[in-house]
Amino acid sequence: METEFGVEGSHEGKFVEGELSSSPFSSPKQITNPVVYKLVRLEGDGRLVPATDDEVMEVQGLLRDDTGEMHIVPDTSNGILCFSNEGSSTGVPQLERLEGLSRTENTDVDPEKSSVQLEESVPSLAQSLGESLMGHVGSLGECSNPSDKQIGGSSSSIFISGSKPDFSKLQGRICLDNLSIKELHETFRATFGRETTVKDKLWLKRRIAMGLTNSCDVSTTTFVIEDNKLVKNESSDNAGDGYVKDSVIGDIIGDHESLPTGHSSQLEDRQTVAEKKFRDHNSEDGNFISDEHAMEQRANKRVRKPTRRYIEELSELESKVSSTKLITSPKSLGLGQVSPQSHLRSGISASSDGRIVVTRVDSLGGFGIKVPCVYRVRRSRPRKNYATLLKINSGDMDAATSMVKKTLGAQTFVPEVMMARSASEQLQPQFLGEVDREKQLPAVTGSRLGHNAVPTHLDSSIYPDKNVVSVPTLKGGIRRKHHRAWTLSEVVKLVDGVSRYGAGRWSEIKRLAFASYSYRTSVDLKDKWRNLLKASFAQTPDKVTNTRKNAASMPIPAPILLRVRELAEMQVQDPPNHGSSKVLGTTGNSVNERQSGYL
DNA sequence: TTTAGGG
DNA sequence: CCCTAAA
Repeated sequence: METEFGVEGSHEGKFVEGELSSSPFSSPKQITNPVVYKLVRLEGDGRLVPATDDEVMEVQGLLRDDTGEMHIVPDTSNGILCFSNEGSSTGVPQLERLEGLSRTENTDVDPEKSSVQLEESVPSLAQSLGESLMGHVGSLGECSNPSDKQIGGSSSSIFISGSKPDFSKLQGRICLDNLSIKELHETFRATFGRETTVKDKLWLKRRIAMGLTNSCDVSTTTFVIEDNKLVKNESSDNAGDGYVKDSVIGDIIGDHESLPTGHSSQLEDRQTVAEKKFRDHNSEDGNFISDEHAMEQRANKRVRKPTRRYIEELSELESKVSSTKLITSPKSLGLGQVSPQSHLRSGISASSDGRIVVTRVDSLGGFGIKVPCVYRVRRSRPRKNYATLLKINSGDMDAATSMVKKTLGAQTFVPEVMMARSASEQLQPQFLGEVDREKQLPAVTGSRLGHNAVPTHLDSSIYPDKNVVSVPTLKGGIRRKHHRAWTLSEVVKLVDGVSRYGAGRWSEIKRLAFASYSYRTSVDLKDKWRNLLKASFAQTPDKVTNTRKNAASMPIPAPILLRVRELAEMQVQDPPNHGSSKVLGTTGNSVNERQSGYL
């Protein structure tokens, strides 16, 4: 049985979801006092039961805090976790770790491994539940109403609900109909562990009834609850047939949004899922009045997600900034809003589908926003019309910069779950870059680099991280030039790949020999090979004539070029016989002679 | 999607 | 390196 965790924060009886869930919609607030959580597990049948000691301990372990800013003290006697973050500079607890928590121990150890484990271990049911959970808790997923999702089955979930309910309010038979608003409020608090300011009696009663019965199916008109069951006087609820017990949990956790303009106090009015679900399915009765309506209005107002592109760009910028080399590019300095300081922290966690997601918290526009980021990965080919998107941008503004600026300006960011590929693949180039950089020189013999009239910084392409430049196009558009100088080892790999798989099998070579170089496409390989060919044939005929035109751009050792030429001749003579086999004749011998002779 | 070739 | 036919 798998377990998913959710968190609902309560601070002194009030919601503090802004801090606790790291919602992108919430402005960061300082937590100065310890926050107490109660862990509860959601049973498959919808009951909430206190977490066991082991579960508490487990959650504590999962919430381990790297920064030392949070102190998590378990009270194993009754499923309580106490958080305190004294000294935290951000006020945003590291609850991001809750994303994708499962019983996998090494959530943050080996990304690939745990990815697999998660993939395997999360059953579909728990997964769909987890999606809504993590979507809210982690502020990563869609905030859409998962009303079409179902829960049930056997998956159990652990929640941290910040309730210290006065259960005495809930003893015995409860007749909600007889209660005053105030009493209803108390009962509400006892039931949900939080306060409400909603004054609509019917609303309160329904919500409480739902809470106490763990069911959405409370569309009765009288509310008498006994033994966690609704005593129905009139079962007028065929309306209940329309909806299953939907993902109450997921929404309980975090179906909230504090819009940038929102007042934090309003957050208290946020409905729990059950509430919302209920309302959604009963809106026709028109019993929900202004208060609720207003809330719904707010809830419906959503901000747009940042595009993948945005996230990638941001990540690239950040990787520049945070790289140890600290190449102080004027471009990155021009970023303004995305200053290095805005980077608060980052971490790797698992998304609902078991993939590893790198997240970090950025204070964009003054809000604590967790932005999933992918370090220099491009999952597919570059967007073709990317240039047109940046048309507006001024001449010397870096494409990424302008993108970020525009995005920020429009306040259009909502995180989007990002899947990263194997982390090793992403990181490797950087490490390899370190190794290769020693001999790194522009290796493009026939390169026409200079003719673009892009000033010096283009020539500094020796530094791979600075190679993202935009080049004005003839038509006035902006073309992105992703120049990454070929290193010697890359060239060798390429030559090797060609000799092994044959020229033309670029995808094969890319896949097999260049698996770790995510930034070299098969087309790149082909182009490079073409250049190598040109170079080799230009050079070999007479060795001395080739008094290097420019030493900087001709780093390819002669032996390699020779080998290129041989390979080229080989390919020409015995290409993988397409149709009828041709007379091979003497070619084989000559090849062997050359091979032995030159190498 | 991949290859090949032009720009 | 980009773009685009063509396969």
